Amino acid sequence: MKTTLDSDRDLSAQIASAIRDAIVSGQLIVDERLPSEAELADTFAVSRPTVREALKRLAAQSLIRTQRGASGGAFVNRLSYDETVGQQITTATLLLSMNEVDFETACEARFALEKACAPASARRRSADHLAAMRAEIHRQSQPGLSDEGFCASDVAFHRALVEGAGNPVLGWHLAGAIEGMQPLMNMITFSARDRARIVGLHDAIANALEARDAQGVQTGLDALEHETLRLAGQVRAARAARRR
Amino acid sequence: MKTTLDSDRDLSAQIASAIRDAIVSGQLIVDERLPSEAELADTFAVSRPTVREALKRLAAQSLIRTQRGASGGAFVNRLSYDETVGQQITTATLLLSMNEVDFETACEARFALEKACAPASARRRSADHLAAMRAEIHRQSQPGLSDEGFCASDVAFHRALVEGAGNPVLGWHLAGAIEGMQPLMNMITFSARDRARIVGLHDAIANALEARDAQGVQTGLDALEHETLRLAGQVRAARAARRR
DNA sequence: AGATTTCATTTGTCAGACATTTAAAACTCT
DNA sequence: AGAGTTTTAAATGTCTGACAAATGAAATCT
Repeated sequence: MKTTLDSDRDLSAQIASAIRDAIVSGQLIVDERLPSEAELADTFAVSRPTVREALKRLAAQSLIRTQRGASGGAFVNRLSYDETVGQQITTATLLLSMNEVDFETACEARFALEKACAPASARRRSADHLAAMRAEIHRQSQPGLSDEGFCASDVAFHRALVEGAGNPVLGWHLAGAIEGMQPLMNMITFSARDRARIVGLHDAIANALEARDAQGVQTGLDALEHETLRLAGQVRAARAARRR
Repeated sequence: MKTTLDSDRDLSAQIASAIRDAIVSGQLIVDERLPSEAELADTFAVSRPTVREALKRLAAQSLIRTQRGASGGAFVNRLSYDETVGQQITTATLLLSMNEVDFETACEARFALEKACAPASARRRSADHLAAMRAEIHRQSQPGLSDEGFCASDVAFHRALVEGAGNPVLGWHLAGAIEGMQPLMNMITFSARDRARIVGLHDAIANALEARDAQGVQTGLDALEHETLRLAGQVRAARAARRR
């Protein structure tokens, strides 16, 4: 873990890097206790506040957790999917919103990744996953549902599809792809006819999944991608017209 | 950005959350300057070190950057793909290594996602991407190459395939999936015959990509996945035999 | 006017102190 | 001796105050 400090870069950043490397390379294993802040300050020859800033950087990435009191300290954290998926979504969301990614690019990525789940989900989806999807379809058919509610249900539907693949790694990657798109999706206002069309496609996908028909699921997702792009195009056209 | 502080959770964590929410929700826009540390300490009624710890948490996620000097301060950072892909890889790597994900699960996810890139890559790959892949194939054929070198070249090959899709969002998601697998791949020792087989499959994939044959690329990736699983099975069998 | 110096602002770092939490050790009473 | 209580020590969380270093802007000088 020891490295020479450059003194030109931020000390806390360098110390965080050194400890992070030790964790990634396996020199520090899960649940192992790091030296106390005072000891770290000694070994790196810096003050305790500087060490603390470094530790907070690591805590922000969920790499460590801290515990107060005797026999407390900083411990290497076992990264969990649930813990990291939030950061994943935050990052994905900001990447899309800050970099002016055109809707087509984001949409292509999102559906391409989701289609990648189709074969595994068709093979392994349980009755529960199917029921969850049917429930969301039912919610989406309610006339009084708000646009945000419709989008949230849409996300839940697709999350259920992905969960059906029974692969936590796949689920983790997809969470960012699907939820990160939500702000972009929220810019769309869905007419009753649009909603009916989408619900119909969701139904077709659920049916294909029930029949364990991977190809059918992918076809449904293709149609859904096409429909989404069409709606986005309408929004853009309306906006251009208003500007004129 | 103002919120009531609970005083039971870490103050710096709460302050970081408040600022993070302000960024995600768009109240703070890219390149906007945050109040100085002293001002933040005032508004949140905490000391400057506490504010600094909060800011370091945000810096660890690349949400802000800081600059010293007059008219310096903390600025909302425009998240770039290059900046965040490193964190993405670190997280993905640790998730796999810390959670004892079985090789099959990780492998399935990785190849499923990569297959998702095949259609776009077949359509849009440039001559440069193809040349990069050919170059890596050539490197992989060198007899003197070390196992790590072989793995690194393998990663570069697949990265080129993904980049060929010309979709930065897709590329960002795939980077974690592919590079995160590297530690698991490094546990495999490749015999000369194994390498020849893999290089042959790489060649087939490159040929399919040259012919813009998406189905051929997917078939090649399927075969590569099968081959990878076979090699991993050998390693596991050898390990079980040694333990006996 | 242009170059130089000074200055104010802001982050980076340090030292020392106190508060709070927590588990283990010491102690007391039955 | 054993169970419950109190004390204590170690660790993080927070605060105060200070100085160093960087940096842009204002003031000054040629």
